[in-house]
Amino acid sequence: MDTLESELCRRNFSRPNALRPFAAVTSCERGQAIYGLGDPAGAWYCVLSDLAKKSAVMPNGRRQIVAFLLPGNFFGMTARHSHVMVSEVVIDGTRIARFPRQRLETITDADPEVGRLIRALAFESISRLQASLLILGRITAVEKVGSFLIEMAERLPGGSAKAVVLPMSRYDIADYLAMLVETVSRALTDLKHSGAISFSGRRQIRIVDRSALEEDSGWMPAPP
Amino acid sequence: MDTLESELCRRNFSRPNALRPFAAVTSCERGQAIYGLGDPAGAWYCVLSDLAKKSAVMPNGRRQIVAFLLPGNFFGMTARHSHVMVSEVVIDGTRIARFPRQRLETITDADPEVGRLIRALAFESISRLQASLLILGRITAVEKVGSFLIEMAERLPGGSAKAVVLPMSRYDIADYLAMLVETVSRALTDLKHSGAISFSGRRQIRIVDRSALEEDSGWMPAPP
DNA sequence: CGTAGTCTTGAGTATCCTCAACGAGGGTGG
DNA sequence: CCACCCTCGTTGAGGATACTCAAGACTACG
Repeated sequence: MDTLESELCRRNFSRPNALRPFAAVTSCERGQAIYGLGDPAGAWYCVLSDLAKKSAVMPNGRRQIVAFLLPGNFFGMTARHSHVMVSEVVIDGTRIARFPRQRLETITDADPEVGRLIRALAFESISRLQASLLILGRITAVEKVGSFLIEMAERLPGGSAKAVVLPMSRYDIADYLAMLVETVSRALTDLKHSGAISFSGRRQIRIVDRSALEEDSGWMPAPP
Repeated sequence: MDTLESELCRRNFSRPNALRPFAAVTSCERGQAIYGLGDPAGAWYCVLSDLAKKSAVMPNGRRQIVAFLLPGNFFGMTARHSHVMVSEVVIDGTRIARFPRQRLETITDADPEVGRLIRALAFESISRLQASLLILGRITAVEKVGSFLIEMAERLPGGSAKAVVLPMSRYDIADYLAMLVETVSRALTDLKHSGAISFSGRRQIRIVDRSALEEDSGWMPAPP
């Protein structure tokens, strides 16, 4: 599914007539906020490299990550006037493209092609959120972490490769899966011991036995 | 947030020039499938009355409900050619409007107003999915069920009223919240005993102490 | 009135969260 | 260059929570 989005991203940025001229590209440092709670929703964004995350902060103080944003992913689109979520950069040097909403709306009204593009981007966003829901809907810790690894293997550049380099910390994974860091860690070592994966470094994971991993994860409706 | 969508729905169906002429309205019986796994994604839909649900069936056999679809909610929009999810009607007599995708796309290209509408609908869909993610991200059973009740109180017609008539079974709630029926039931009685809610029937719930309920739910970023 | 589906409650077990400690890696500053 | 600090990551022991299995009440419907 990301392949489509990546393609769209490539298309936009390779064609002279598309969204390219409206993009303001910034290189951001780790932890930098792209937009914060209550900020006016005046622009859309696209991750060009590395990683960003969108999260909600509960009154508890607990932080729930709603989406990991990879290269080619668009975000910040909303019907509201102000943001309810927070988006921040996870990796130093992550490049973000910013599209002023007004101008984009204007263009869209004039060019049906761009309209189709925007709709496709929104639908992709929906797909990703639904996938996240299915992952969070898993019961056990191993199932959650396992399906998370599979999702990342699919989404990360070099799609479905056996080697996965996780760009985020265990803490971020925990905030995404709604569990504790300790539980994430334990689930990963469980998966290692069961022979489904192996480590080549703390964040570099090799999927040794994909079908075993899918088995452990109670895997989901097939992506065609 | 649903208010917007409802308004859009009302707008569409009250104005002669909008999507109305393309809608084929059907009255469905409980359990009837609107579309199934692998069906070609050839149309968009809108719930006009009562309730439908969109769910994924895991290889386990376990069923995960991704969204409850209330009057005014659009669904079936996807970038794919075929559906990965299943949508079915929950209540006898639920009325569903069906919009052929092709025609809608054609109209959209011609009329920017309709394009804006479609985008707004997609964004609403994104909002609802994000809200679902935040609910599933809760830790304890009482938190999940509590925030579910609040969401329903907001979304159900008669918005934010103290009396909530749940249109779905405990089983459906369990499939939505990714927990067991027994646990849902226990959480509800816990909330009753704590004085946050009271029952006027198995499915009719009165929110006695809203702030207590929000407290129990570890409530979320405020809807403006 | 009987049956099927829904809903609740109980007892026991597995799982995950809480609290705590420790090791590894990456900067910084002496 | 090494000591130090900080974040990250892992592991352990104990307790709270939700799942498993089981049974019983309530409702709706034929």
